[in-house]
Amino acid sequence: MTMKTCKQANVVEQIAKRLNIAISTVYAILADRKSCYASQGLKQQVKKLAAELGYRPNYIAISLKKGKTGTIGLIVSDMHAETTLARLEHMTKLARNDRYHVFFGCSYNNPVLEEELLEEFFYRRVDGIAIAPAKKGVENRFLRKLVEMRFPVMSFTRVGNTDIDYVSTDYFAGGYIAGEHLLKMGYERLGFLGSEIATIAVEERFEGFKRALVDNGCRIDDSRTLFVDTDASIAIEAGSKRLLEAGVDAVFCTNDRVALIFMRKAMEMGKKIPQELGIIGFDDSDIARMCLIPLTSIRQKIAETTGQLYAALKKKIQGEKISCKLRIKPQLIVRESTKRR
Amino acid sequence: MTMKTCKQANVVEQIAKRLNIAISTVYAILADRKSCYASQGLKQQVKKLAAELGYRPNYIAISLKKGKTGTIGLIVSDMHAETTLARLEHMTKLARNDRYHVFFGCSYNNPVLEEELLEEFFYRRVDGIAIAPAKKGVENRFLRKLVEMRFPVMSFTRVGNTDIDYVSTDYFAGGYIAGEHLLKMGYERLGFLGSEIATIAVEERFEGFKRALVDNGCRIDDSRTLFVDTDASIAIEAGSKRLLEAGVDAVFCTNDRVALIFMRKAMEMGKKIPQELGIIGFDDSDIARMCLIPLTSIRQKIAETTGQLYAALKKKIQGEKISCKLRIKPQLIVRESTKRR
DNA sequence: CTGAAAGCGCTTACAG
DNA sequence: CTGAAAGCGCTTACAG
Repeated sequence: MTMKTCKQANVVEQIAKRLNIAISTVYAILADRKSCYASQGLKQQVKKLAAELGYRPNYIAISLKKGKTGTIGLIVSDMHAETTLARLEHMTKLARNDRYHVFFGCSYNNPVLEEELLEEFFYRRVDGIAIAPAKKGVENRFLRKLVEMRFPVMSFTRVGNTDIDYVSTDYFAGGYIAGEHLLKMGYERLGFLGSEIATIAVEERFEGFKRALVDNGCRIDDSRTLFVDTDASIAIEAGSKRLLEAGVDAVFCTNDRVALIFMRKAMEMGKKIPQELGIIGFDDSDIARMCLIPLTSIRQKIAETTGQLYAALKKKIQGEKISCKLRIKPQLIVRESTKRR
Repeated sequence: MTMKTCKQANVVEQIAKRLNIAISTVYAILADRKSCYASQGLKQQVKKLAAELGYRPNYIAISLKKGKTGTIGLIVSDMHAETTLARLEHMTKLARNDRYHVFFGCSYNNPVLEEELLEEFFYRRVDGIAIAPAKKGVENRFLRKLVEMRFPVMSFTRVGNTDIDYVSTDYFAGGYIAGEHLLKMGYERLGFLGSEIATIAVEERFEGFKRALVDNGCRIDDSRTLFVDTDASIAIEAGSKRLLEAGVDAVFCTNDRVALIFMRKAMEMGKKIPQELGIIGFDDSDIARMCLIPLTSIRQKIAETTGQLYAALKKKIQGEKISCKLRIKPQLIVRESTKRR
């Protein structure tokens, strides 16, 4: 095949002219249309020429005609979240299997940016959107609009006051599992250290955690509950100190990074882990395995959630009128940091 | 604005009809064309109606007409490479600033998949492609073709026998810096532990490392050089053992993950780090800071490389006939694992 | 100063 | 059984 320039305009026209047939006949042959009754010879000639000229249908023209772009928008809320890379990877793979491609965007937990991205993707005519919503609080009106107009959208978490479909990790269950585990290990003065308070996923972890305590006849002391409103390590360190001074003997941290900062601070203050202090994280990231004292953590089943989410999104794109609210339980990974017994 | 369905067809036609003017006039007004001399009143009416009907130009139609899609394809070679997330993040941000959006794909170092992705992106009419090439060895014919036809492509590393433009980390310099540092710290029996041999980026690290030794009157013993042909930790562990048995007192590992596996093995075998054994990694990833003994590493300047790469790609897209082969020196980050002195 | 027309590259009925 | 025509939603010359 010869392609001299970036333009490959009129290839079909050229073929039609050379073979002295109509353009639409060329298209019919190239598309292997059943209702095309051209002779085998002609068909072969057309196909040969097309191959020689390096013909490929113009995807944009097809998109315009069909009203489908074969494109999915993926919006994440945080580049450095443990889940981001995995979700991106699985979405890309699954989509590509069905000849979709994915546009990528990150809202950085900024609702304004999130709304802009949503609009941009929508007006670029993506066929569907998968979104990990930004912090709650500010309502995303455009997201709601998309849901109302039944545009194919799926979320990785539920969204407060919107009837959006989702396939989410069951964060409540995650928190519950964490609380239960710490109690089983014999810890008594349990604490909670959270960042990114405004996130539903974090809120649910906390609720599940509290429930586990209540179900086991304990309750969490307010002085042992701390939500840091930022991701800055300094703030998390300061929070860690306050929790330790409040006399916790075990802490559930919203994610592994927070857990590690807490662990460092605790060791600095002379705490023995796991004997005097238990620590459990969330996400089961690389650092959980690699850090000073291997960290007990809660692992989200990203492959499964993303797979289910994609499946539902695909159905919606294909016009099925489904509704899908799914929660998938995460998994406890026990390591050194909580092995008191 | 009211948008009842996903379709918003004929909005312009509706406006034209209601106001009893020509469709092209509506377009002219909506596009604020200078050569449009409609009355202010009419202009306002049109714009008001458009806003009410929630009109947005169809990006696909514009793409088809203009022959530009406002789209960039990003192909990475390894989802778990330390560079991937950062490159994606910077590309997405930079592109969005210029109203581009990015399609994402990963070749998993598979040349066949890489070629497919390249073709898919090309035939989806992306305006340009940024690629982190897969392992060398198999030549990517389509990539070469793109380069030859002057399609806008930029690579994150140079590519063996192709005249492709790139903005790359200077891996040779990285290797050199690593070797020099270990020597300065007083280590003498230096070794090299590599994975992903077939990659240019790894090869260059090794060459730079060797050069540093030669320049300082040493040389590397073959028994202390090991290329593991896989990413499997078992293989890397086995390799680590062999290197240690060969009597190395310092090792340069191709990346931090390899370095950590090596570190674990060394500690298991009773080596004192950094007194008896120095370890230096590459990438300066999170785990380098968080691990048992903080790891000395070489940090790539991803923001800078991606920025320069994007700038060049943009120029190409805009039709400038530039050529751009750039290498950016990485940076030594000294931590505990090499502090012998 | 406006608006009818051609065209971007396809697909899909629909005449002949 | 083929091919001319209309149309997807825009833009860009070019008549009037």
